[in-house]
Amino acid sequence: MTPHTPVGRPLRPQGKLLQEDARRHHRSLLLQQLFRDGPASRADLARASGLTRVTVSDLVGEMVAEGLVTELGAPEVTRVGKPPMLVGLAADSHHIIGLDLSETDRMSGAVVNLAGTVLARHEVHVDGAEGERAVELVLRLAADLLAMTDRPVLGIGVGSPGVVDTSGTVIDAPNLAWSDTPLAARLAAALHLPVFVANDANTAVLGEHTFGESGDGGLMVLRVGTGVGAGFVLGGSLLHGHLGAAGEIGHVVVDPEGERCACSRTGCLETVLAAPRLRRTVAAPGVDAPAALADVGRRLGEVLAPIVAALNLHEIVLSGPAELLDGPLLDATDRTIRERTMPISSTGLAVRTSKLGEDVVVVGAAVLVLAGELGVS
Amino acid sequence: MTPHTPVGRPLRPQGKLLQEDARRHHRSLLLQQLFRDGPASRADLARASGLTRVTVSDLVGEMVAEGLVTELGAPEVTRVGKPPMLVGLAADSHHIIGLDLSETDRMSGAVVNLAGTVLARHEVHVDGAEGERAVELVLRLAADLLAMTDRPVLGIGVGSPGVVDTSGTVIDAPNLAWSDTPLAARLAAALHLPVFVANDANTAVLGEHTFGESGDGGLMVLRVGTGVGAGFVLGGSLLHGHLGAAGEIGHVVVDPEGERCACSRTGCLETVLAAPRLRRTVAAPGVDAPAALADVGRRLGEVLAPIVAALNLHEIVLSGPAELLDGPLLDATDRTIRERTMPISSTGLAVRTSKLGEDVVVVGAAVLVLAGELGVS
DNA sequence: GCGATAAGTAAGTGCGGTGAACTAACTAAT
DNA sequence: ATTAGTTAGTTCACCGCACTTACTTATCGC
Repeated sequence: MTPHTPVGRPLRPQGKLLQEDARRHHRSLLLQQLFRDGPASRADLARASGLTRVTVSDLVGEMVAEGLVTELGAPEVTRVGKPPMLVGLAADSHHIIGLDLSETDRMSGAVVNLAGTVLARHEVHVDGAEGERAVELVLRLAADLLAMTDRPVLGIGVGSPGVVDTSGTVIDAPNLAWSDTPLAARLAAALHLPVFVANDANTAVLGEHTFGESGDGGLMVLRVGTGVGAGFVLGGSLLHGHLGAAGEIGHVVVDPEGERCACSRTGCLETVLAAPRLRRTVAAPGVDAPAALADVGRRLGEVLAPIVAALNLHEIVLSGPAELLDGPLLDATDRTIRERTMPISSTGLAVRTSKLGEDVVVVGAAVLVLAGELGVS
Repeated sequence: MTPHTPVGRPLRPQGKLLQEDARRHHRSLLLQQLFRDGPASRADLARASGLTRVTVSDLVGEMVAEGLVTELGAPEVTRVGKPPMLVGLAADSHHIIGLDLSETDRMSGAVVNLAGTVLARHEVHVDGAEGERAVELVLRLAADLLAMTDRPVLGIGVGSPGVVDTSGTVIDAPNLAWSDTPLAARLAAALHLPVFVANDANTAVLGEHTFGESGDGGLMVLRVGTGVGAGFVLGGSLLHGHLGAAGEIGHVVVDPEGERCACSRTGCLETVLAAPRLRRTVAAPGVDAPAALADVGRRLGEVLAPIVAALNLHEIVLSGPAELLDGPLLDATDRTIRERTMPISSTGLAVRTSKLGEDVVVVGAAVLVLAGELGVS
């Protein structure tokens, strides 16, 4: 067997590893299998994981006791030997609270089950709340959602605008006037649950990675809304970046002779691609809307081409108003990327719009919890 | 303690974890400590790693027996209590063979010790060798270098041009006429040693990551030679990309009205930035060389800006002919990146040239072995 | 019915860590 | 010189986890 370069695995060891960690890891391994490929017998799980049937039985027993996994009876098809007992993830044994704070006028959230299905929604109006008042609004939204489920709650995931560090502190979010606001800590202290906070584009890419039809290569999700932001899953891990600001491409300059942007720069990507701006563009009298959208798509392609080549991405998913993104814009983006990169970079690439709609962020926030608590995604 | 989003850690569990793995992991943890911060006592190692003194003593004893680590006596400074016995990595207990196949006319290699010091060099001329003959040339180079050390050899690391997959198979390297050439397997079979092969820009970024003065944030190394390529260390891991082609940015179009490129496209980055091309540019009669270099730098900045914003990089290192890269070109690149990205992306960023010179690739190839065999970098 | 085959369980083993208690070697104060 | 206190490193008993071995259970094909 030839040694091979580590993939996804960090180059350096991270910390000490207890037996307890190994057990949790193996639990995750089994859960992941059930999560992705559905019910299986203990023997199936043993074969898939490489663990022995004994160990698998032990772990499964533990998870059945917790209610996370349930026995489902034998499969219809009948073969030689003792018929297996299928076990499967009990999707509604626990619920997750997912919050989406990315919209300007409201904060929305949902109760989500372990299969990523949205079971209930709730929202609060922001009404200009800022700073501490905005934090309290989030607390109330989360508490309201908690009251809407009678199942044990695995945790709370939050997709927040702005730059968020790995401890769940919002470093900077102008719209809500947050800076160095320890949102995860505040929620955890108030609600006594595990809390995970990430940038909304980052939760979106997690949602797409887990519940979209994406493969295992590099994935980029570009969110087009009031602003423009992106999230990346590379080598099986969410990319944070040096200061947690990975994906902040809304203010990359695409046209030095373009419009003045609120950020004081000129011709930022947002000045052509933000949703309100796109709507104005296509509604302008005497404008060939498809051509205008294609023009925006071309500019987007120019920004994405270097990224595609650098990262050798597998998929780019556009998330936002489909009526604007899907069509000439997407086509022009795709075409421009291919025109501007080598076949080796672009042949393995698919560019498409998201099928998850507006739920990507809340569902992705739930994935944050799933990954953090169960090691599943 | 608040849960936090995993960094560098993959979202999903990868495979089963044996106790043996835990022990190797802990060994790496100690080696890493000694590697980075130099000699320490067993008690120091215990404090730094979180392992108990008992475990550390056990592991250190094992490594001392193997010769990897040696006792160095007590430190000069005298404090209360029993004086500690310092232990340190025995840099010359094992050697590593590093190969650099990226130059067009020759293949070069070196014997490197565990501290990354080049102890001996050797090279062979390619003389147009291709395909199988080129493979044999690599075998001979490696064998020659093996004969130059009397220490046990930890492994062989290779920086190859072209696209290399994680198993060390060269998917495509036009210059050497390799396609799907299992280089790592061939070397391993012939020399009975662990072999690691990666793209030369990828080994370069590893070299810079480990032996350059770079921090722990995202690092990009841009190699400017006959061609242009890049490598990335993100979140503590080497980035491979979907098909192993991450970093292949030499043929990103920077100027649709530019020169025709060998790749049949027009205005690729290589048509302005490749070293031979740069030399011609500055030597052209009647040309303002600094201005011309600045112009190239600006174009490079335009390609890098989206990448910087997307990845929130910490450092960009240019590796290649310093007389061309350092100065107007670098300055213009830096300036353009800052003009075209938000402060949040660019303030944490440093753009500089490499101090490791032409050895980056061989030393980086050695890092490939260090990381693979000892879990150290 | 009976052997073959597969699923799942019970008991015992070994490995790799831990904590507690120990020895060794030194400094500092009396 | 004696005593107390501190730090390094080791010995030993124990524990958690996954493994192997050996079994029971349950079905199929004959």
